[in-house]
Amino acid sequence: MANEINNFQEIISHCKEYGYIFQSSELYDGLSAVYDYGQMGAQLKKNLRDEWWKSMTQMHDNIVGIDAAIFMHPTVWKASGHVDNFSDPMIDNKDSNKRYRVDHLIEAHVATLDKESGEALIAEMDKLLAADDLAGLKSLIESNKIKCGISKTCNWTDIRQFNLMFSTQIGSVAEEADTIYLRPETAQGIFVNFLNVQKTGRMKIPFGIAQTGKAFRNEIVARQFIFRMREFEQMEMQFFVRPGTQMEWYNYWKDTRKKWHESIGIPTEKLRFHDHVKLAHYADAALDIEFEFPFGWKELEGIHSRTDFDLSQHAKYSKKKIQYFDNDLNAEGKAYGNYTPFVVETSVGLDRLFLTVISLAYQEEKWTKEDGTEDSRVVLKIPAKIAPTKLAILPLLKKDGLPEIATELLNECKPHFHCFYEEKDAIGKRYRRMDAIGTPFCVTIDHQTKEDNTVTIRYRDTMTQERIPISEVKNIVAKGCM
RNA sequence: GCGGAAGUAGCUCAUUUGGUAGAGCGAUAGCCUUCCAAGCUAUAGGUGGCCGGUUCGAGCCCGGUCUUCCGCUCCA
Repeated sequence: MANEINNFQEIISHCKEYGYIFQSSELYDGLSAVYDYGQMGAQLKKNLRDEWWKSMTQMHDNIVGIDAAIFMHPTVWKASGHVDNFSDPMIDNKDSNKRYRVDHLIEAHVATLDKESGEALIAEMDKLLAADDLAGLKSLIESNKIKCGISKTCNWTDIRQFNLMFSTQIGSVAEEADTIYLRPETAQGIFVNFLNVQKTGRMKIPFGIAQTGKAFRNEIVARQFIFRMREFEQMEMQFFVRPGTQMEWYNYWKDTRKKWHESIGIPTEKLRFHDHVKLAHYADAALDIEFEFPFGWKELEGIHSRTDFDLSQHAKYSKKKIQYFDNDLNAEGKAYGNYTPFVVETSVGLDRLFLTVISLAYQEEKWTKEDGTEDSRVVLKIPAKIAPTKLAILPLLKKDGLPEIATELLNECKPHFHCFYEEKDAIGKRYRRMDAIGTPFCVTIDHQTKEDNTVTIRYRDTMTQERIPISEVKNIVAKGCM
């Protein structure tokens, strides 16, 4: 395990050194738990997003994609339950480090009092809670000498509002502005557009709506590099089904999503399902697809059977009817008719997927050369189809007309996939640099190229090379990246 | 958020008890030409994380702060 932690440190360093991930605002000492993707990382992330998007929208006739805004009407988050469930004032005891919800702490104390003084205290608390008077609540706790159940002391921290949602104001004049939230999940953008998409796309159940985009959570503790960030990107698909069929689809997506992860090179033994024992208020079944990260098994994707909770809640809060008329015939030969569809959700963290791919790809290799000396390299074995750069074009020397031939090949290839051109330094050094950023193919132009139009292609994973006609390069690389 | 540790060039690290910073690698330019990082020459780079204090003088001592790591805690 210690070894794996060290390895994780090296992965983080490597990501910075080769332009995959930088800490946000590093120039100003950084911003905690926020990261930027660099020139290589942005491309890898885009490739992962594109693969997912294609697998959902292009490969399924009954799934369409949308791109909802980050800002949404404030009532959306009341309907979804986010406002009520995640805005509790919390207080910590400094001696036991135990954290309490303020209302729970006071209510527990009230239980020890007689009826009259208990009710008075509750009334006082409710007044302060309604006024968001955190300092007042703290002095209420202190004046009543409410103690921590573990340390038995009154050594409390200040009370903090513990809301996972970021808020801001819409409109340029603060006083007139309404508070709105940065979405803590992308799913609600799909639910509120259910009718729009279903009607304009003439979608028939079962069908899905897919979306990728940023979400924001004000995590108290955010750690483990890009695993838990305050700003992150989700790739979600909500699949709308006939009530009663949700478990069938839940199992379908469970298998389908695991296979997809395997299709981008994640070994099956590094993936596992973890069924939720305690279900969230909206779910009747839920599981995580976990990946064995360098710091242990952690959630990569969530698959939830969300019942009709979300659509029903939005129907209730918006006072609009959100239903689907199903013309299909049931066993008795009658149409299924009007109902609120059930939802099976697949939700994968793009940043987590990125971390998965990078931690699998990162390898340090050592071997003994023919002359007996030791050699080593650091290589990112990113599967070719998602690698940020597909092909490096390297003239062996930067003279004798070799760069000219190389440039011609570059111009032929770059409309089709991402290429990198380099003529500086010894060829071995250039190969190692390409290994470090994960380029799967290198092609070297040498003097023989001028004679017979062949080049050397060198494969990243095996370090083997072979001679191929220069006219074949484009097709071989394109095929290798499918 | 609590406790512990750390922060010197892009990276890895030096700088004996306080006397105003060095190396290797890397990078850039040129030379060389050689299919797996290690040939030659030159150049660039640090207000020692930041702010303040003690001192004649602080990278070094003290306080605060930011960031990172480890352990708790939290994670709809």
